Order: sequence, then C-alpha cells, then structure tokens
Amino acid sequence: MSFFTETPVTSSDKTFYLLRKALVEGEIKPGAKLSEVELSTKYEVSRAIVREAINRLESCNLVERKPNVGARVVTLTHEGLIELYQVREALEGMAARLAAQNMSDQEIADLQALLNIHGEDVQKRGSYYQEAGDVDFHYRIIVGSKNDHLISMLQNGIYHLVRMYRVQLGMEGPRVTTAFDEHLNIVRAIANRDPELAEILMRRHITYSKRNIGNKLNAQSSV
Amino acid sequence: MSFFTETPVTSSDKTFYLLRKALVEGEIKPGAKLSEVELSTKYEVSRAIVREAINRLESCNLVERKPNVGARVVTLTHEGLIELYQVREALEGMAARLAAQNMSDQEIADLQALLNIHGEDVQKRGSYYQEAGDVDFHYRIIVGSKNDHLISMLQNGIYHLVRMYRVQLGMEGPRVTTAFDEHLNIVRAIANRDPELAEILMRRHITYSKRNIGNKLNAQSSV
DNA sequence: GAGGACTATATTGTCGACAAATCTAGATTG
DNA sequence: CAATCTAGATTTGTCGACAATATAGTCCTC
Repeated sequence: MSFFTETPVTSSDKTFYLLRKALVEGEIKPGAKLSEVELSTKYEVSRAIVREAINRLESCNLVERKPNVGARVVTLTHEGLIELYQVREALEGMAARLAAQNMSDQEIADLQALLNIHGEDVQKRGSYYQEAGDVDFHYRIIVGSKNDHLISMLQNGIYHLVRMYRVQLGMEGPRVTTAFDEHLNIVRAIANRDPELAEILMRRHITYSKRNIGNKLNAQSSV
Repeated sequence: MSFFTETPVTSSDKTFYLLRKALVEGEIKPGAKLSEVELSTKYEVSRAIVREAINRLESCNLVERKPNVGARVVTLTHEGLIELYQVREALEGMAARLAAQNMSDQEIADLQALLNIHGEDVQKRGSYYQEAGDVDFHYRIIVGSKNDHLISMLQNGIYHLVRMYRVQLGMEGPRVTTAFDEHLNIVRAIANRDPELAEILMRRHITYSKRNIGNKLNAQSSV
C-alpha cells in the first residue's frame, strides 16, 4: 500500500478514517442509523468530532443525512452501482485521455513495469491479480492525469463507495486475464501518446467490468 | 429561477449559503483567509456553525483547508479553469448521453420549448441569451440524466466553482448565437434518442466555450 | 377499534469555554 | 548582523451543556 497514505493529523481525521473503514467493510451495515451519541461513546470522542466525521462521510456519498433527523449508511442497490459506474466511466475515461498527454515518460515506464509483474503473476498462479493490483493500476492513471479536480473527485467522491460495493457484494472474483489484457492495451495507448484511444479503451474496460458485476448481481439475486 | 430552490432549514445551512454566495460573487476575495471567529461575529452565529459551513465549502472545492492552520478561499488560475472544464466535459458529456436515454418525451418537449424562447430572444434583441439561459439549459440535461451521482457531483462539486470563475473573470460575454446553435443540435440529438451524438456534441460545446474563455483570459492578462 | 391530539423521551442543532497548536515578535547568542 | 530560541498572543481543535426538533407512546374522542 504505497499510495493512499492518509495520516490522521487531528482527532476528527482519525474518527473519520475509522468510520469510513467500518462502513466500507460492512462492519456498520448499509441502511443503519448513525447515532452521534452512540458513536461518540464507542470511539471515545466528543459528539462534535463524530458530527464532523459524519459530515465528511456525507461528502463521500457514504451516508445520507436529513436535517433534524440524522444520518444513515447508504443502501447498495443494483441501480446505484450502475449509476456509479457510469460516473466512473466518464471520469476515468477522461483521466486516461489526460494521462496520455501528461504522464511523464518515467511514470509510463513504471506503469509498464507494474503491469509486467502482474502479467507474470497471472501466468504463474493464474490469478492473484485482484483488488490491490487493479486499484493500483487505476490509481496511477488517475494521478497521471495531473488534473487535481479529477483526482479529488475520484478519490473522495467515488473511490470508497466503489470499494464498498466491491467488498460487500463479494466482487473480488475472476475476470482476471481479460481485464489484464485490457490494462495492457490502455497502457500501450498511453505510451503511444494517443489520448483518444486511451479514453475509448478505458471506457470500454469500465463498461465491461460493470457488465461483469451486473451479471454477478443478477446471478446472486436469482438464487 | 425555478430550479435550485435550496431552502435553508438549519442555521448552518443558512450560513453556508450566505458564505457560498459571498465567495462566488467575490465579496470575499480569492486567497483570503476565513477566520472562524471573525465570520461568527459577522454572521452572528456560533463558531461551530461557521466551522461546519466552511467544511461544506471545502466539499464544494471553494475553499482549501489545512489542519490547525485554517481555511482560505481558492485562488482562480488559468490552469485551474482548464482542469475544471475538463471535468465538466467528461461529466456533462455523460449527462447528455444519459439524457438521450432517460429523459421523458415531455421533458424533451419542454426543453425544446425553452430553446425556442431563447431563439426568439436571440433573433429579437440579438442577445440576452446569457448566464441564466445557459445555466438553465445545462441544468435540465444534467437532471435529465436521472443519475443521482452525476447530478450531485455537478451541482455540489463543480457548478458553484464554475460560476465563481464566470462571475469574477467577467465571463458573461458574447458567444451567444453559436452557442445557441450548439444547444439546438444537442437537443436534436437527445430528441432523436442518439446518446453517442448527444455526448459528442455536448463535449464539443464545452470544449468550445473553454477555448473561448481561455482566449478571453489571455486577452485580459496581456493588456 | 381507529384516528388524532398531547405528553414524554430521545436525538440533533447550537452555544460558550477550555485545550492544543500555530504564528509573531522580541530577546539572546554565535 | 543573522539565526535561533522563547514567551505571548491568536487561531483552531475539542468538549460538555443547553435548546430545538422529531419520534414514540398514551390518552381521549368519535
């Protein structure tokens, strides 16, 4: 976990990170109510801290809040997931386009090296190219866009919600090798400094995984 | 102003809206420090309220905050504006695509009616197709996408920042008629239920206005 | 027995005060 | 004279208490 080194500086930060983890990993269930007093005793901080943390969770789209009523963990729905992936497609497609323009040669070389390692893993163990690797790949391209707005929107806006869906719906499944090939092609387009192609390929890649996840959901719910 | 009817329910809401207005319209200048005590006396609320409002402004990308130091109004730069429009292009392009799929026939008819009115204004007065009209047009397509994530990101994430740029850099200029034709074509694509074309046209439209604004900025700074 | 008004309770919203961190300015030392 | 250290002042972070609002349950009326 080289990236995403968020170090809590204030007590509110820490509570925010803890709560976010609890939500993403399903320790606190979707739809559950977030009681300020309850959480403040649980995490041993004042209500003001919890309150600020909840506000931040709302900014991340992880909770929904109603004035004078309270906050609830978002519920995960099939439609919600599709909508989320539509936004991902738009933003990460643009990220790939910009990465093809703005990534340094060194960054591209590093990204290719990373993919080589993943490729060996895929060949050897036939798998292990999961979450972490996938996240790392996408993360590098996002950062490679060099667009701070884009980076912030993906990181704070949808990244953790995507993770919440993946973790709680058990999406760490296969789709390994094909996804790897798609990654390969995206990097190739970036290395060729071909923004249009990079965007198209990234959008397809995300569309595919959306479809893949959708199928899984249908299979699950029809069992 | 039919849309955007944000009614403050809590005191914190009200302060947030007031502060946001002050920032967008430049009453509080870019780069200025936001002192919690100062603002709390000015708006006659407690520091906690101001604090919460500032947190929300941070979520809107209107202020930047450093722990234990404080919050500052964002500074407006040429690069920042370009980055912002890149995000807009991605998100509103997707919005147009989805609108072509999801808007009801009635909504499309209303949108066409709106454009007709604008068209008459353009012909008669040669102008008046400014801010409000443009905002209304884009807003309807965003909402027409029926994608809540997308809507929220555009409304809370970048809309007000775009407005801040426009107001403070005096961007309510011409580019009336061409922009109107572009709007016309976008609506036509939506009415034809042609998602791909709607997205392409919307992205071009935003690219054009980005270029237009960029030219203005260069002209300004070189004077 | 159903529906509505009222009361009691619990939860969120707001406030002022204290603690901790940062910044400022003056003093000290090399 | 420059750089560093220190003490004071200012600002943000945190807390517990009070006020206002929503919720749940009870009682009354029809």
